[in-house]
Amino acid sequence: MSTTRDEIIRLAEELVLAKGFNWLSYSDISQKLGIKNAAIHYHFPTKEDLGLAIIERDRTMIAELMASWEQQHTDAIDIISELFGVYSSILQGCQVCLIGSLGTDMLTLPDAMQAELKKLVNLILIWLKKQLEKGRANGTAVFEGSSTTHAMVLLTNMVAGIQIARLHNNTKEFHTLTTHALNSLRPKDATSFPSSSTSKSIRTKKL
Amino acid sequence: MSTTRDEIIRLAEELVLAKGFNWLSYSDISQKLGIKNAAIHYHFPTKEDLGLAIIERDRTMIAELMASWEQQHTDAIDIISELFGVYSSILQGCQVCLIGSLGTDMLTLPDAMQAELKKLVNLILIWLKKQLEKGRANGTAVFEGSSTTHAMVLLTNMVAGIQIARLHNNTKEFHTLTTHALNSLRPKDATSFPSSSTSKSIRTKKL
DNA sequence: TCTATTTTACTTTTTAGTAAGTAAGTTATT
DNA sequence: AATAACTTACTTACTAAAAAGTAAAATAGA
Repeated sequence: MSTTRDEIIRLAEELVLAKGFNWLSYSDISQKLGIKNAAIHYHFPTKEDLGLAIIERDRTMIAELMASWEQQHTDAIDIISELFGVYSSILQGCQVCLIGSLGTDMLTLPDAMQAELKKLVNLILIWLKKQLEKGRANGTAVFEGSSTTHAMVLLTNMVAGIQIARLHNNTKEFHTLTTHALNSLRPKDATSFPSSSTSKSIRTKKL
Repeated sequence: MSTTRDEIIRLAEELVLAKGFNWLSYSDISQKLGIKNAAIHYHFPTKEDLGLAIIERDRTMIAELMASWEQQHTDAIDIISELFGVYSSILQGCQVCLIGSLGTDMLTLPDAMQAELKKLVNLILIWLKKQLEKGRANGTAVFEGSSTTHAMVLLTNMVAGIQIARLHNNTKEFHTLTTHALNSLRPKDATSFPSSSTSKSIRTKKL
């Protein structure tokens, strides 16, 4: 139906990822979209409404991607690598992820937005945990400690990795970090459990 | 000398860590300090001046702490653990670290602030790298890959770990994460490879 | 026509920043 | 020692711009 509504959310998210929710203004959006300020208020009476829509959109999109990745891959590293790829392309656009962006401003956000953000974080954490456990079960991932903790490790690598790499204006830094994270998950011996897919050798680009 | 100036920086940093630089306002500070808005402008003509003072203060304090830790410890894990402790106490105050806070808003910051922030990040990264290398040399730390990459791993654990743990209002989550990070650095008892993944030596309860 | 969508024109609040003034203290000159 | 000149550390009282939000009128599509 209303393409304006979708355009508003899309652009608003873009701006939030680039500059943060508190910097985002209705004027920013309306100018770039060639509409009036009040048109945004028609679709999203308050900024909170807009914020909620952004998080929900993000969650929906990520959930869809995750589901499709699970169908395409059996190797845990391949699956997790897809998520890293999403983060990598966000970084290409000189943005950070929604979790990092809103996480910083958390205390200034309305309760409903905080709750939505938690849901997004948990979606990713639980999904990562699941992939790690599946990988451990089918021999495509090796790690020490609990899957919950390791999921946190991977998430923090992404969330802060993207922030620091953007600061350094160095996408390679992020790539090195995620490659390292994946490599430490990789089963070391060639004599490990036979899996459906032959895992690639350790591809250490450059350190 | 001027205690007002120091109080302004101190409180401003507190507010930045809690709510972000763009949310911070002169009124916030002046009200809480019982002074007038213009008094802050006297010490810091522009918000950029204030922002720079905050980062510089942070960098000075961290650098001093780091130097003292290096004198107190020889074990790499003990030294790095001290830095984790600083982050842990920031989390106790329901704050995030300056890197995460300003990192998110990076594109909205004046160039000089971006440059100062980079210096802060590099100070920590280089220090971590140094401790890792010393640890590897004196046998108190074991890790795969380059020290540069591993320093990034530790930093991202801290920066995003504090953000996510605050979101979950769960300091234990941060503690578990950092404990895991330290444990994976710990040299395994000389008896080479344990064949089962259920070997002891992973302590997840207390530092 | 009826309804969804958008604009015009506005309000209120808050923002960073400024100009002018002042009281108290410091320094320099005699 | 006395006083004039100057500095420090503020306050009072403002400005201009931008923020989110609103009410009502106009427009467009079914």
